[in-house]
Amino acid sequence: MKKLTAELKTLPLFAGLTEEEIATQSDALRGQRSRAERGETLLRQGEQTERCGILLEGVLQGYRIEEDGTFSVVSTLSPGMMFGEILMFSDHPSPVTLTAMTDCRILYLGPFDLSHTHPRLIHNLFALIGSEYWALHQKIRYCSHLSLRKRILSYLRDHETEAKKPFSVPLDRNGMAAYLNADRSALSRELSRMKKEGILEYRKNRFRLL
Amino acid sequence: MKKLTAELKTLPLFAGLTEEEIATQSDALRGQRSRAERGETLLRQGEQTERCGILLEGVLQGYRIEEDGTFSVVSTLSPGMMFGEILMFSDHPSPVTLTAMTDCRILYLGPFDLSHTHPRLIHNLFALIGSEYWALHQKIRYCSHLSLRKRILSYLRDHETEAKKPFSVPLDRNGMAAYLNADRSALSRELSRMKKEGILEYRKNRFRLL
DNA sequence: AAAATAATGTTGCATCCGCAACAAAACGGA
DNA sequence: TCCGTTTTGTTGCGGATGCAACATTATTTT
Repeated sequence: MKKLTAELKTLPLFAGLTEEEIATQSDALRGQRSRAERGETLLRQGEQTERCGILLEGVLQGYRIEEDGTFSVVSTLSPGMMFGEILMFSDHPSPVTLTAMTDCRILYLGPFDLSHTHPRLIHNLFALIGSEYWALHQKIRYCSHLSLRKRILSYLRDHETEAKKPFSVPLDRNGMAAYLNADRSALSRELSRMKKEGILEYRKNRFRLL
Repeated sequence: MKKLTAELKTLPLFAGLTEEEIATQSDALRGQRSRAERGETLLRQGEQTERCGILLEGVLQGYRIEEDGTFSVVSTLSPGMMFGEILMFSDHPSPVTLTAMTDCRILYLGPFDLSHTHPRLIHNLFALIGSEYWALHQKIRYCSHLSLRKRILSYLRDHETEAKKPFSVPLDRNGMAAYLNADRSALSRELSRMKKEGILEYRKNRFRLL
């Protein structure tokens, strides 16, 4: 058990809990480890769920497909982040489909019995929801710009760690276009224009702003 | 006290609690009633907060202004809905500015001590967050359409209560344009085109889809 | 009621960008 | 290495739509 909780200790959800408490809690929450292969779908838009998952390893992507085929990327999850934690207590169906972009390891938790859940864990849960909420707002921020160039720039600037240093983004062109609500070829065109104008450099998903 | 809790009983946050419990809880949470005049700002983007508010009466609007002046409407709150409940446990600053569109009455709660908060109330809190999250996804859904007409239609269809019946939307043209990420005049133009084509009828914020 | 203010509609213009189709490059597996 | 597949880039075209400027209609104020 010690071995199992070792990894959990580093998760934001269990921050501030002792190993003892982590063991008890993850037990009470029916913690269950699972794997997913690249391409596998973990949650489909429209579905409901009573449990949530913590991504231990790998990358997940949340996206939507509208009736008319519109494809839109909504979120990218990296290790430590959760999914389903908001749906769990709500009767809303999932607004997104979650798919593994790489092989993944996941810890499922739930259903939750709040009266036996450690207050600190609940606090952490809220904080994690806050982060997810924040991430959603990022997308909204980027997309609020009417011109594609501005959408791109606001997106890239947020991923820049340090001025003029190269950085990478978690999406390929297709994903980036779907995330920024743009046509892929239009995105490519605008990027190469900006490169020509000396505003940035890039190669694949690695960028540098000048 | 009975008189005060009477109104609270109907709030989603307190659903499933006895009046007794509501009184205790809202007391422990330092419940505090407040008023806001039309135009007043309750929360500014970038601010943090340790308490949340429940809108008892009136209408609030959440919007952002980017550095470059881009104005974007994000949410519209009607009575019973909350604000700040996600920020409260997170160290993220508020992504939006909240302004009263009409005179409002508000109940402020917090800071929260989770170890003394009724599990059912926590559950309700999660459920309310779920709704807010869902609302955000609506906007993302609408805006995922690349053509303005599709954005308009998906927005209107979601507000239609019954097929071919008239309905109203909570935003004026300016707000609607800012919500759907479009230029106001372009929105007006597209609406009148659709009217000409017999797709819909409208007058002010009252619409009918045909 | 008149005047001021705000909300909505209209229109011309320029250009951004969706769309389709193809080219080139990168990648992965046999 | 070679081939098939995927990803990315390029380009022409035309319509959609941002933008500015003004007209028209509501709404509020005095």
